[in-house]
Amino acid sequence: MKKRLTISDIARLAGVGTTTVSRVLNQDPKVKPETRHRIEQIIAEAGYAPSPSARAMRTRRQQVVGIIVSRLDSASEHQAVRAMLPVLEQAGYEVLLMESGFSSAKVAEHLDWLRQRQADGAILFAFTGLALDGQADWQDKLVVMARRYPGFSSVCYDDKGAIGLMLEHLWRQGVRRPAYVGVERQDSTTGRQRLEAYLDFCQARGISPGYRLGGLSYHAGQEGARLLLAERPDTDALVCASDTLALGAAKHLQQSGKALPLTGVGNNELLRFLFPAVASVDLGYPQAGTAAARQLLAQIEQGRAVAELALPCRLVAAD
Amino acid sequence: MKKRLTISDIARLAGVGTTTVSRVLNQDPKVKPETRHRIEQIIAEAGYAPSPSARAMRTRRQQVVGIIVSRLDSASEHQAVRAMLPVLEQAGYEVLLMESGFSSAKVAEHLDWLRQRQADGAILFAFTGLALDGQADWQDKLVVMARRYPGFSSVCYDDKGAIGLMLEHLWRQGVRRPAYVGVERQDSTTGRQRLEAYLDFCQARGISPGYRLGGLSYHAGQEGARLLLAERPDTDALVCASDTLALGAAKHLQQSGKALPLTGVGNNELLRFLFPAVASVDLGYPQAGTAAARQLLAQIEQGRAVAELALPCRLVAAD
DNA sequence: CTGAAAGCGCTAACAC
DNA sequence: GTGTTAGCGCTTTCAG
Repeated sequence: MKKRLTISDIARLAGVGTTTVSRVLNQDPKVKPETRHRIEQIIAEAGYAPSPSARAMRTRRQQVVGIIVSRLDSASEHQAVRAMLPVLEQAGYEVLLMESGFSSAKVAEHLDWLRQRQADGAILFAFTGLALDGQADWQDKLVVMARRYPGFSSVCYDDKGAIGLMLEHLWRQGVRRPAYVGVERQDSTTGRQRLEAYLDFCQARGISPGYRLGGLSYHAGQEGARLLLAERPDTDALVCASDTLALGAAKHLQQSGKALPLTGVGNNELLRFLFPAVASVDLGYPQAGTAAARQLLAQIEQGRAVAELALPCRLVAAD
Repeated sequence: MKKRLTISDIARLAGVGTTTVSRVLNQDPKVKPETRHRIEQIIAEAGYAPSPSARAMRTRRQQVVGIIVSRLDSASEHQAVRAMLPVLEQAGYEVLLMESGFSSAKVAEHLDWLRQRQADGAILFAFTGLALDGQADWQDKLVVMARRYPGFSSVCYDDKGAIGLMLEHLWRQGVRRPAYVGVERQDSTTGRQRLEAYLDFCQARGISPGYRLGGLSYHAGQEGARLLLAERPDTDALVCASDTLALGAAKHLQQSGKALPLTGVGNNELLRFLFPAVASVDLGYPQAGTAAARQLLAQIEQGRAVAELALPCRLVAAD
């Protein structure tokens, strides 16, 4: 168990001062290429790596960012996170993943913690009821996903567009009485916006709307589908606000032996396997992740201004 | 934006030396209770928090542990991780979550990275083909999940017991010709061990076995069920090595209109919703997570010896 | 019980 | 271009 090498060990080995080694480490151009090369060689051979703590202590930049997801096992957020990781790590950041469990308090707790650790920035997946009061000091170093918060950067999905896309798709297939299984309006994106898109479409086409709002669970989807079909028997397609709901609705259709076109949003893998006939919309999670990570880096490294980004969605037709 | 407080600010505020404040911070008993109380008061009021980097630099203990999961969105691993987090954080550790994607190379990369950051320990979710060569220096500070590795601590599930439990359960219900949908033998746990449990049971009861091995996917489950029922028509129950396979098998049964008792392993939420008739086994993921986290802490803080833990499983009967 | 002082490994002025 | 030096905020001997 040999002790860890330090910058002065390298300096001694290379016959230079520690400053020069430090300059090489930090890509400072003020080093003769020849010297630099030799030092890099020695660093590699010795397997030396600078101590992050010492560096952080000196520079007051921790090279740490947090990512606060609602749930670690959320398929959609996971897709976005997977896209964020490489760009953040590439830039030399350590990333701390944390889970909010849809709790504003937990978010505040995590944010406080990150502040204490002097983290350089964070990406936060928003959810219904998330409040960002008293977090004004995060304005320059936080990117919020899925919802807009005035003063903060955000990356949003095209909620209205997604439902519009589905409805157009069904319309082209001859559907004239689509019903909608959605989420309560308190939820501004999956809830209100997607519902509005449905209502707008009905209005534009002169259709009388029929919908049910509930939670965001398999059960809610099943129940919504059941009620809707009972009270509106001439419904000729079921549009769901999300793939989770669609999974529940699919179960109801199957159980009751009805065969209607069914659609979701989210491009969920399991839904595609179990019910390949269900069409879905890809909201572009990986792209959103990349965009968010880049935006965060630009803000904390180059002081770029807060920005609200929006991403396009894409239809994933049924088999 | 006032500058961060340091230990000497607190010392000055309290009219003591920095040493005393440090002692309070570190729960050193050599402080008069009265003084300690006053200092704690001041720390709380000032909202002071010691700098982790400075502390780490001085003590060479980073208070950081890594958790390497195979996939962040794996439902089972997620359950274990959720149980680990609180115990690790309680103990003052920062936890870094990373994803291996079932790649040994990626694991080595993460482990190297953690070593460089001088992380205090790690928990690693094992998978088929995982090699831990050249990681001998991790022996005292690594806990491996789901598989045993000589020289390392591990926490394992009761793979054989789980299948045994299911088979006994079915037997009691009159099943006499259960077939088995499993995973290839290269996979030592979900693959070989669970298969062995099936074969042992058949031998003990004098049943002629019938099984199919494949990958660990919905499709594999579906295909396995199809082939098995085709070649062994008198099969009166389908035992699957995992809930993922069971999901696929359930789909096949449904499509082909057959109704057989079906069982999985993993207590998967979606499976329970979509196919409530399917019985499953709870392997005790949260308990495993807690046990692993505790074992790791004991090893790195008290130098406790490497240990191989095993967890009991529990039947989750069908509705 | 408490404090003064010496660093931990690194970077950033400032000299050369 | 390169070296010297002074700390960053904390813990830890070693003296009181």
